[in-house]
Amino acid sequence: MAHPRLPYLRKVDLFAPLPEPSMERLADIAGLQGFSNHTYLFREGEEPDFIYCLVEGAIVLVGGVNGQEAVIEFFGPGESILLPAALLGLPYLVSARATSDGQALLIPAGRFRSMIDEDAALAAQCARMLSAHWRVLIRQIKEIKTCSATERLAKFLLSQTDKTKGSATLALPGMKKEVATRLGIKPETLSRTMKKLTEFGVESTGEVVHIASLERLTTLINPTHLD
Amino acid sequence: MAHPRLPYLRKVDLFAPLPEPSMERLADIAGLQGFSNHTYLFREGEEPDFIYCLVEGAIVLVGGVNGQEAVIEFFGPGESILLPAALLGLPYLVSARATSDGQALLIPAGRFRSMIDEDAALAAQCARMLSAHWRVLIRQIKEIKTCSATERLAKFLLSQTDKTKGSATLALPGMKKEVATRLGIKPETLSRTMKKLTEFGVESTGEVVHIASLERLTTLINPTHLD
DNA sequence: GCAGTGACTTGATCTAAATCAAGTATGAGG
DNA sequence: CCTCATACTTGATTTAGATCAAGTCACTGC
Repeated sequence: MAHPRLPYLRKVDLFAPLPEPSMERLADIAGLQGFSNHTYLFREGEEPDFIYCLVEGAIVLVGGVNGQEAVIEFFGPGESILLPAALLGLPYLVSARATSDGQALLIPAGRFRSMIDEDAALAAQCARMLSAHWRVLIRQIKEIKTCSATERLAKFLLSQTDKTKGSATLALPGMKKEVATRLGIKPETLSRTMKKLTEFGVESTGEVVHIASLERLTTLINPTHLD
Repeated sequence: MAHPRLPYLRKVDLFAPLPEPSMERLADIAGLQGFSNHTYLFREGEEPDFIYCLVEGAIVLVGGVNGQEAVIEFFGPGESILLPAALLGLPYLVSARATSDGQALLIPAGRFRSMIDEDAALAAQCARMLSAHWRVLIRQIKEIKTCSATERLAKFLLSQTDKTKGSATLALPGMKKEVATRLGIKPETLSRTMKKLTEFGVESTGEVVHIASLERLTTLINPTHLD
C-alpha cells in the first residue's frame, strides 16, 4: 500500500467518512506519534502546529485560569482535538495531557488550513465534527449552571456507558481528581458525593465503578419533577 | 439587483467573506424575518428547520434542565445561531428568545446541509465560525470552573467593551436576571456582586454600566498572582 | 524492607452563594 | 389615576460545597 498511514486515518472519526482522494492527501501530510502517560501533548498558549487525532490511548483537555486547572473533557481513540485552534491559527486555549500511553496522528496545521479551502468533503466533515463537539460543550454548560454536584455526577456516570437498562460496570476516564474538576467540584466533594450515590446502587473500587441499576440512578436526575 | 437579500447576507459574519457564486446560491434560499422582543425564535427539542442569522436586534440562547433555565450566551447583529443542530439534523439543545425587536435571515436547514458538501468555501467558512464559537464556549467553561462570581462578573463586564484602557460605558446585553444565569449565579447574587464592584469603580444605572477604570477592574481578575 | 510520594478518603470547620422574605421601583393596561 | 405584574434590591438565614487537616493506601525507588 502506498500510504502506511491510511489504516490509522480510517480509525479517526473526523476522517473515516471521507472519499479516497481526500484520505490520500491527508496520508501524505500526517505523521504518527507515540506518547506516554502523564506527558503533555501541547500546552495552553502555544501556537497551533498540529491537529491531534487519537488512534490509541486517552487524553484530557485541561484549562488553567489563575493557579487552578480544570478538566474540560476526556478524549479517547477516534477523537480529534484542537481543530478549532488549528483552523483559526490562534494559540491553544487549553492543554492536553495523556492519561495513558498511546498514539496520535499529527496533521500539520498550516497544510490542513489550506487543504480545507479546496476540499469540500473535508471542510464539511470538519464542520460536522465541530458541530457535534459544540453540542457536547453546550450540554456541559447547561449542566453546570442548573444541576447540583450529585446530579452532575449521576449524569456523568450514566454518560460513561452506552447501556440504558440493568446494571453496568465502567472505568473512569481519568483519575478521580480529574473527574472532579471535569464536574466542577473538588476531589473531596467527589469522594463524598460518590458515597451518597451508594444508596442508589453505585459502588466504586479504584478506577472501576459498578452501577447496580441504571434506571434507579436515572431517577436521581429528574427528582420527581414532572411537568 | 437580482437578489434583494444580498445586502443582508453581507452583514452576516458567517457569509461575509464568501465569493459571489456562493452568496447568490444562499440568497436564493434565504428568507428575511422580523421578530419582536420577548418572543421565541425556536425552542429546545424542536427539529431544526433553519439556521438563524441575526441582521438586527439581539437574542439570548437559553437552555433548560429540570425546571430551571440558564442563559448560555448573548448574540447580536452579524452572528449566526443553530448552525450545529442544522448541520447534523438533530433537535435543538437550546431555545432562542429575542431581547429586542429585530430581523433575522433564515436559511432552510435541509438545503443548507446539501449545499455544504458541494461548496468548499461555504463549508470552510462554517468550520471557521464553529471554531470561533467553540473557543467562546471553552472560555466560559474554564471561567465557571475556576473563577469566583466576582471575577466572572468582572471578566464579563470587561468583555462587553472593546476598550482596554481608561473608562467605559456599556449597556448590558439583556436583563439583569439573564446576565445572572449567563454567569451561573442567581439574580440576588448578581445584585450584591455588582455592589461589591462599586469599590472598583463600577456604577450601574439600569441597563447601563459605567466602569471608571478598566485597568482597576482588571486587577481584580488576577489577584496579585504573578507567575 | 522501608522511606517517600501522590491519590484518595474522612472529619471538622468555614464561607460563598442560594434561599426565603420583604421591600422599592418601573411600566402597562384599565 | 390606580392596580397589577415584573424587575430589581436588600436583609436574614441556610446550605452546598470549599477549605483545612489528618489520616490510609498503593506504588516507586533505593
